Amino acid sequence: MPSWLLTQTGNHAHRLVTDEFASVQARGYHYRLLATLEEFGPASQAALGRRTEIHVSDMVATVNELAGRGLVERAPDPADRRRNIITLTDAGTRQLRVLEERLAASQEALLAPLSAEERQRLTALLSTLLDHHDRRPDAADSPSR
Amino acid sequence: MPSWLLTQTGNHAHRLVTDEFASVQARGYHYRLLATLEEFGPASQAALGRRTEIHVSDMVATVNELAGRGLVERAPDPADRRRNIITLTDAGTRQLRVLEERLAASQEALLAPLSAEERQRLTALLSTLLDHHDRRPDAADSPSR
DNA sequence: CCGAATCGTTGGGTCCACTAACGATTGGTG
DNA sequence: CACCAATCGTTAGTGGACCCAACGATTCGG
Repeated sequence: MPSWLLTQTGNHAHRLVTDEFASVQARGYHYRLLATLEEFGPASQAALGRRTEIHVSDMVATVNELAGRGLVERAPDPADRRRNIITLTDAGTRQLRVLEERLAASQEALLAPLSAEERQRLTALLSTLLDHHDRRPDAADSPSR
Repeated sequence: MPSWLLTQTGNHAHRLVTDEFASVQARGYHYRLLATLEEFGPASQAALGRRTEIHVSDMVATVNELAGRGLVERAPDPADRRRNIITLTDAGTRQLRVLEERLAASQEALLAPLSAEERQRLTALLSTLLDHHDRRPDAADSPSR
């Protein structure tokens, strides 16, 4: 029963990652947000929500937490006063490096029993699945715009 | 980043399964418990907790829910009055059949983009991972007993 | 100009995993 | 036998990740 296997291994993966992150008082959302900020640069919360797939209402809390620790800065956008522009600080960048280390560590722990080749195959298969399910939400012919 | 892929696909899998189960007012724990009862027969809650890896405190709620709907029976063990013996009822067996159907359906949805061969490979890889991580909790040389 | 859309925010709710504490019962050891 | 340790079931509460509905403020398009 593959979906059982998937949810279970997904669970293990999740636990490993979560534990590693917890050891530096972080959680998944923090990493996702910091990483996205570094990759794409400052952006509004809504834009970040779309890119990270973090729900906009959770984004509020996440930004609160990170801003409270000085890892990001939240500033109103002068060009559009509805928006807050979130910027990665230097401390945020340093924290991101730490989280990346942790992530790599849990990766290693997770995939320990697999050869390099097997890891690649697994990654490829999972990518296929993800691609498929990420595309699905869009219907083909919506007359929007 | 494989652990990202795993948690994400695990997520999709989880959502698909959860939604299917929800359509018959069930959730993962219900299926796990019912399936385990059918496979191993009646058992105490603690024993079921060990087999299903459902935390003993969640087991209480799960059994409450299932017993409330007549899908299992909870009876005190005459041989050990600390224990409750949980038994699968006929209605429980029927419900299990329904859940199995739902599970198969979400399975199909999940693995749609994969060929039969690929599915097998994925299953094999995930099994390897699960095996490894299920074994780990035990140390090798504990001098107990 | 006015209605529609977007943005941030608040406050909820679900599922799954887990922790801490407790009374009741049982078993083993001194 | 008495007593302590372990087990069983239960209650109550935590936390992460995901998601929904509604609101005021602002901006945009016709």
